[in-house]
Amino acid sequence: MHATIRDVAAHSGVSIATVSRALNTPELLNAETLAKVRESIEALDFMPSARGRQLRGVRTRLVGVIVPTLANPVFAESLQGIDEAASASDYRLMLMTTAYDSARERRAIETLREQRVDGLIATVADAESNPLLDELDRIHLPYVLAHNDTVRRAAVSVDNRRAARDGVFALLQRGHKRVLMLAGSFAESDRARLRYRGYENAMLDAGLTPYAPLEMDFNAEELPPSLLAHLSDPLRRPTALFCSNDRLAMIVIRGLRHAGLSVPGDISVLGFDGIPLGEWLSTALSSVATPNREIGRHAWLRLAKQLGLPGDPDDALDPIAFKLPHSVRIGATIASYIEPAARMAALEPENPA
Amino acid sequence: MHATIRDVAAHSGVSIATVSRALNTPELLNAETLAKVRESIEALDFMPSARGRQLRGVRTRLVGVIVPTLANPVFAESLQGIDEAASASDYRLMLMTTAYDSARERRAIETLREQRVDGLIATVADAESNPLLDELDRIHLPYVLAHNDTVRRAAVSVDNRRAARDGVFALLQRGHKRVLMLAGSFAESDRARLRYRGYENAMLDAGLTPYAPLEMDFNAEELPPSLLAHLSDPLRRPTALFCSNDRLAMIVIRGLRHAGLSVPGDISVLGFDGIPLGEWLSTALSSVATPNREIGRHAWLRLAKQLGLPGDPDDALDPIAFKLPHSVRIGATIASYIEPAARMAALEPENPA
DNA sequence: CTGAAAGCGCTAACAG
DNA sequence: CTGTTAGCGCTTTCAG
Repeated sequence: MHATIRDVAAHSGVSIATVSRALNTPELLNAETLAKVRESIEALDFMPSARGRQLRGVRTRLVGVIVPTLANPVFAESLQGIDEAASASDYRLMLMTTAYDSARERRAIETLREQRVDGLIATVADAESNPLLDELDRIHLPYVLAHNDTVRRAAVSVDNRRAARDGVFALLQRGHKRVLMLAGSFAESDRARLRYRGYENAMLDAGLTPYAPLEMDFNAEELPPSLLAHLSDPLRRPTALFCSNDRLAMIVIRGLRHAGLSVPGDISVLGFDGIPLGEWLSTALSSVATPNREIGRHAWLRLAKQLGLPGDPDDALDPIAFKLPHSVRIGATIASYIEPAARMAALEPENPA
Repeated sequence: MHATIRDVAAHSGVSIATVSRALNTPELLNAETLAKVRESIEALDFMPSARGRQLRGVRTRLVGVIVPTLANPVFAESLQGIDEAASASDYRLMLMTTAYDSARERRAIETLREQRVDGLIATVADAESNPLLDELDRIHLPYVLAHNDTVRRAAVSVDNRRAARDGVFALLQRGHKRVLMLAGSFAESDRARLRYRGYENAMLDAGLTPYAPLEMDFNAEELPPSLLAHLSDPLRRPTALFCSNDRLAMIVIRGLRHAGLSVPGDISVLGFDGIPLGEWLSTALSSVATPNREIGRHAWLRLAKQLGLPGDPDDALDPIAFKLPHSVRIGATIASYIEPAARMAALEPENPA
């Protein structure tokens, strides 16, 4: 099948050691010998096998990457960040997806261990009490979690609670008082739970009573009755909705408009994730933006440090968990709240400046 | 570092051959021996090394995947499709991105060859005359192109020309005659060129004169002057725009609205790619949808066939290039063209039913 | 049913 | 400067 180092040696009439040196330390070779060997390499289409090589050394220069899905742009971006950073250190990625399924997480880790990856970057369903991760600790396989928001393990994420709190605060600052939080499924992600806590914090800090979170189906065409019920009374309905992610926010905006409500005229909407497409909507989506690519990049940097790679000297401090800054992106889906009375007045024909 | 088969053998007092059998052909072992060995495996956290194993056999059960970027949802979806299908056959993915750069393409292929991947799935900048691919042919490394639309090599894609033609035809069917095509950059992709040819075909078939394509910057905040010039005269401007991809379409819609034009009231817009988010816009994006996940899946299936894997018996035929069906998704960004006269009439106060 | 031993492709002493 | 040789972790005859 493939030419081996032995074939090249035979072809050029030298020993395999010389061929190996031609590959790894060409400066140690006689120019003529080197040329001769290189010719044979060309002629035979020889390409040294990383397998054979890695069998000796400890390092494989392979990183395992485990993400739930690539359908979510958040993870695609993050993977992009990992890829860019790891490539720069001449590391290769081995990708596995899990669909948030713990059986698949287990298989992914097994596979990656068999492949002798030097380390792992993973986004898991449950970061806190996770036997799989405990096992990684036990066998000393370096890993870094990405997006998982925990202090118990090496992780890179935003501070989801604070990010959500800041986002909701931006709504409250604009005069909103009745802010409702919508979430996909809390079961799926610890992150959604942390975001709800952030929402609670912001409401309580402002002396307001948080609503219970409203879980809704991600793929529904229509807004769920539970939400519609909330919206029926124009004078008491929420004036702003905080959605636990951008996809949900887009679905909700569409549903609200179908229901005859204007965004942000009648109701403001804030998402979470800051997916790039959101900015390109005709009504730019307001969102708590997370630096996904940076999360990926930093996950790699932390792993690289665990692996003892050179690395930038400027990332000195090394807390176990690593929080990257989020930002609240105010687009066009948020308006300041106007008291109904003032709103009426504004509609009067002659309104004094 | 890691426990090896020898450690396990020593720990359980058997030979390494027996441990190997415990792993691969447990049915050949005495139950007690097997149990003993398994205990040792547990105790030592032993995980067989794919490297050692693959050194002997020919197959690595590794596929290399080369895509330009994951920032484009088209490729993220396609990768998802490859991943799902390859995982099902117990193959692992090794991912490399190239940013459409041919030097990176070269390095990616080298790396993957060194890793002894059994085959390659790639999306390249230039599929027709590509020395890298010629070399793959020469060394008999099985590969399948994904998204590249060529008949010269094994490829899975939609028929970009026909897909574009069908999309434009849908516009013409709705009465549009002045249809302009917008593209990101033709240099970047052979696909964009094929789409323009499809646009030309549709126009010529309808007895209309195609406009020259208008290339525009992808990241601009504002519409380019060249486009604005086209839009200045309400009576002669294009009534529909065909954008070579969805991202462009979203940017354009936003720009049009900023410029005071209504979509689809004043002007219709059609995109290409059918990214899922497009359907969730408040004005659902019309688009020529390509089955990206399926493209990934079929790319794997074709590769699997080249690799001699069992595979579904129902994909009998085997043309080199493989075209998957596209579909024209009519959203809310397309309206039927109304003659200016009729339009005036419709605005009259008393309009007979 | 189990063990001994050869060998997969390569690197790294160690000699020469 | 170059060749010889001993493994790296595993599978696979071939004997027993």
